[in-house]
Amino acid sequence: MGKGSIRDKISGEELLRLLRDNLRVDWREYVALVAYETDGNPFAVLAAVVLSQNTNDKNSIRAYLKLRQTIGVTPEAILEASYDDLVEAIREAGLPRQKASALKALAEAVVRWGGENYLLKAPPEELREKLMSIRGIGPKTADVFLSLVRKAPGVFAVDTHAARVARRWGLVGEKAGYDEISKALYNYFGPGNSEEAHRLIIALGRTYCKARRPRCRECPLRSVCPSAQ
DNA sequence: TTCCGGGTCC
DNA sequence: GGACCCGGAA
Repeated sequence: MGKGSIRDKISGEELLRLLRDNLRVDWREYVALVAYETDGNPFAVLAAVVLSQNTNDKNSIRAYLKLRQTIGVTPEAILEASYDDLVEAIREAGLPRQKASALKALAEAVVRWGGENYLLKAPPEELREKLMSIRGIGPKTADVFLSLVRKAPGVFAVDTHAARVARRWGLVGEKAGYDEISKALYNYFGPGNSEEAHRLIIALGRTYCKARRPRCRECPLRSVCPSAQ
């Protein structure tokens, strides 16, 4: 099965260019960016990323907008709302009880940390650790925030697309865990490229490198990908 | 009616 | 490896 790595065919920089030239990223489709652009406050972005967990963007954007309209997306508003109202507001995102609890815990933590300013000022590594200590926030959610809002160096958020694509590119083995995949992608694309590369990989994963029945024959990377058929 | 997409915790 | 969940497509 040793299929080799895409690294042997093309540099990360060249691959980035190839992706950029062949895929269109619709930024409005990403709930984190919707939150970033419409509200801009760091808590709202984090809340939006929580809503997007295990949920397609259509559902998470709808849930975000409803939350925004019925309760509000600030730590104070989330803490003030009843659990049941919160669940109702975010229902369309799926896993609403789990996410309502996560939002409550996040709001509580942000208040304990002295407010949203901490999210903007804390050293990224310390913040990552603290975010991940909140039940309902894992590495992906923390890393999306750190790279999108904090532009933290050394971060590459790994969602289901990034993990699958990294495996198919031969950058990591089949059993690689989150941190290993994240490091491999970061090192390959290089500093400063995580955000763009991540968006493009998501677009690639949706359009060509799909979980089932990948469309290798039409894929713009077919000549360099070790998994192309 | 079943299937799909999509992270975190246990 | 199972539990948690929805809307929409097949």
